[in-house]
Amino acid sequence: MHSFTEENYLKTIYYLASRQTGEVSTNALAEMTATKAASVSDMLRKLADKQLIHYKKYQGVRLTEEGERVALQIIRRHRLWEVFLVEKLGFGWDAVHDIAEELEHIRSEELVTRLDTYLGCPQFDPHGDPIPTSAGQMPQTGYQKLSEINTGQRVQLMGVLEHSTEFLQHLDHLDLTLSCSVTVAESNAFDKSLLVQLESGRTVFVSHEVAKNLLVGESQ
Amino acid sequence: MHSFTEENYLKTIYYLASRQTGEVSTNALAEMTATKAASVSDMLRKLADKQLIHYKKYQGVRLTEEGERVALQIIRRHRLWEVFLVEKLGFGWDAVHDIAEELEHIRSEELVTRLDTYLGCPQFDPHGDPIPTSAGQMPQTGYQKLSEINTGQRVQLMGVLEHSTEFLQHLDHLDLTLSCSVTVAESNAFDKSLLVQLESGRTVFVSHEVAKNLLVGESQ
DNA sequence: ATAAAAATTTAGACTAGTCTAAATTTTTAG
DNA sequence: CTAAAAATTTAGACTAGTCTAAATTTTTAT
Repeated sequence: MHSFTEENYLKTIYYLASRQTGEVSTNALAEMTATKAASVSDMLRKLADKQLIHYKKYQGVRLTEEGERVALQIIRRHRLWEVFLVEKLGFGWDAVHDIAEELEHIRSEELVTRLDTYLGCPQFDPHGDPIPTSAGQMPQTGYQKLSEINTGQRVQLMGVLEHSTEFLQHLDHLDLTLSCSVTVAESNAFDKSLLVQLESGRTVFVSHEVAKNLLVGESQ
Repeated sequence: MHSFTEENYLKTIYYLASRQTGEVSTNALAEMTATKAASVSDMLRKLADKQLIHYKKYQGVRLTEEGERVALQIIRRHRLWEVFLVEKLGFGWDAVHDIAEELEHIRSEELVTRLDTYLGCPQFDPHGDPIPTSAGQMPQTGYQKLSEINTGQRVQLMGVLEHSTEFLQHLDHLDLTLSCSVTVAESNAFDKSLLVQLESGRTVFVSHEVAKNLLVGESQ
């Protein structure tokens, strides 16, 4: 088996690789894992020895097939536990990340299988992130960022790209909940901020920073 | 907070102290935690520095009030998770110990509170062990060992003192399930084995080794 | 094209928790 | 009561993961 720490590195490499092209850099990993570049270098050598990553010194890293398999397993566990925490225990979607971060490392295949069944084999977690299949596939979603939607278009809020408590509470505050329909009423050319209309008719102001982190799909 | 390892030592000290009088020995701890006496000595010094145990060299240990508080918290979590695994996920009572051993270290007060509520504030875990209260009290049960029951007496199976998969599967095999009523039909003076009658009328042979590990209460 | 800046790796050290082997203390048996 | 046995602690070493500081490689800007 892999250590808690190794699992976290693999998960983080997967995450960073998914939002860019090419190899993941040592510095990016250091920042995400809140460690120093020197520590990351050490760990990359270890992961490469175990054939979990492709690594050439100074050239960044990329997961091997096995590394990706492990990463997706951890992400699957994380997202299933988040569903449990929100759906069954009644936690808010802004309060589950850190707890799931611990639960994802519990070592039991059987536990994951039973949890999945118990939750009704959910496809998405409480933040709209797709849950990797037990076979190790990451379901693809064709969502766009709200920041890329034209004025006048009506879309449905399907996910978020930022999972911090602060961001999610801000969305709660704006009444922007997952699967709600919104229409882009106005777009401000200067700061790219948006005015969006909710189903209730109420309009809310959405900064570009926020809009960049909202994923939307075709309405209904 | 306390480390995973510290929590395990405190839990183990509590466990050993509860089945004996006086201080817990270094060797006993080494055996229970599957480490060596030298490692235990090191850790005891650390726990004593943190005021979690009373420790005089060569004289064994005893939990401080704070140490007992922490131990009971871990035991509470362990037992609540066991209820979850059996009641909600459908695990057998013989398969949950090791998983709960990991889940008990998840750090979130809120999680424990919500889990407890979700499970209906259970008083006992799937093995009949009482669940410590959120206030840190271990409920007392007046159970006796089946090995101490007189011939002819009818009692109800309330708990087990041994939690290994093998032992629990043996009980399943004998049809001895928690809360079933049994009557001690015969007691063998030579090896202290018992013949007990189940509600179905069927009688099963129970060795002294097994009877010592079964807790029973007044019938019905 | 090359020097400065930025990124990365190496070297050496630290902590938590473990180990073996040796030293010390306590217990026990005669 | 004392010598041997048993239990415990100390000493010194190891691993995983981290750190700082220094060295090296790559990138960038002129």
